[in-house]
Amino acid sequence: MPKSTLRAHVAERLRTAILAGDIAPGTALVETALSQRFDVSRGPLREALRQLIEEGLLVTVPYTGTHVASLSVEDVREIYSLRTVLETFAFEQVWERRGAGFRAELRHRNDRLIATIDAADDRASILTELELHGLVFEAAGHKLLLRAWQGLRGRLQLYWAAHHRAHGRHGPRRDSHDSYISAALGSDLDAMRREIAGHMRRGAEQTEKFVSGKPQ
Amino acid sequence: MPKSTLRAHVAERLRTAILAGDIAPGTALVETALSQRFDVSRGPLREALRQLIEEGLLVTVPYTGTHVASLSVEDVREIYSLRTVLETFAFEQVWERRGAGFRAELRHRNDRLIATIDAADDRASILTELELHGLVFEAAGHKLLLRAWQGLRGRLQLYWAAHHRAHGRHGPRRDSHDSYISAALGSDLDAMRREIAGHMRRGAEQTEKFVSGKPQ
DNA sequence: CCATGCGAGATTGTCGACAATCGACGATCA
DNA sequence: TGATCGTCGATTGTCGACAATCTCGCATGG
Repeated sequence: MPKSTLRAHVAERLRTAILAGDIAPGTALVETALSQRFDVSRGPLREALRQLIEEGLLVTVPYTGTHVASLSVEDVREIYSLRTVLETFAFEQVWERRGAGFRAELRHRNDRLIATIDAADDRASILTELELHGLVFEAAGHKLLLRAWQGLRGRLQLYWAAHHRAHGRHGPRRDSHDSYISAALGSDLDAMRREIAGHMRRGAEQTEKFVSGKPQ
Repeated sequence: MPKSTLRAHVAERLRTAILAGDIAPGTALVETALSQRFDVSRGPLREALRQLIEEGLLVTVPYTGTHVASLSVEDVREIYSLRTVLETFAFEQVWERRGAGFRAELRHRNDRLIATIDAADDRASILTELELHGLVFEAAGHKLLLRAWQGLRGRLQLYWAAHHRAHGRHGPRRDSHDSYISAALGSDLDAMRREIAGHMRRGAEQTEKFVSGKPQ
């Protein structure tokens, strides 16, 4: 049951394979092999590769080859620092427009995150945590900002997935987003800014430690 | 004299054609026609199209067609608001690391901007102004941030080029960046933040006015 | 007269084959 | 012995042809 277009279908399957760890970071990808694996021609496959390159999951050098992106502490610092800036901006944009729908959806997504944590489904908890943080970007009504978030999201997912595979990720904890939620539901925008900064700093520290612990 | 790869060469030529106004915003693009125009096959052409889509210059809908992006006031607001956030962050990142090289390069790029303005070369003044604002992103040593800037840069250039074609753009003025430069060379980071906010607000107002004046 | 279904043409999506380029191995020479 | 150059295999880049899909105009019926 293919999707609307082959390149989208292939991109999704390849993305899933990378994030699941079926293809480790740093691995070289050969177009002919992939086209056989996914049973498509090299045309759509190449377009799918370009998309994943844009998402930051792959890196390529012309006439030479394509690799799955490698993990580095610089990347972690960049991802989290940019996340801090963008998510803060997103909350500033949405702050005065937070309605009952936004608050309900925020609680709902946090409940889903907690549910996946309780179920010890680390794989799903990555998705639900990304969904939770994604809400404010969707609610901001800012297409460019949402696009920027999606560009970060893939990279973030790559690191979290690797972290999870390495040693069960031992997190996030059940109450990890309680202060985030209450700040987002509250009326003190500056407290929200501080909450985001702290939340990101803790996340960056954890992820950094993991990456530097495994020297490639 | 082709570049390293055909798709890059085609992408550059097509980008230039769009920004020069040879192809107006909203125009439908036909792959076969373009492939003949640039004397390449549809394969590399399609990859070039994907790249310009990523840059925001084109929009596409599967099985239907590709258009040059249309101008809208929402886009202008989004571009400038995100610019404000990103450029502020860039200055925060680079602030303590500003050295003699940075200051000299800043002055140099402003001189080049003034030179193109004095020469009444509106086309080149767009490039030099983008170069000037791009410096802080290059100096920040933050690959993701630089990437985000490049994503904005193309869209910005699209609007400025259209503005320029519509009525000579009548700007920027010779002294338009004097306060920007002096703030960037000074020691008051908060003043720099205010300068950026004001600079962007003025730019957004001007561009918005132009876009809303021309309903598509 | 308007809505609806259908058919022709055009356009995008996909495929398999050929050409250009790169990296590595081994031969040759100082 | 070490370095340098040429050759070979593998891989990416490119091309032209075929299939799937959409749009638009027209006929048809209510």
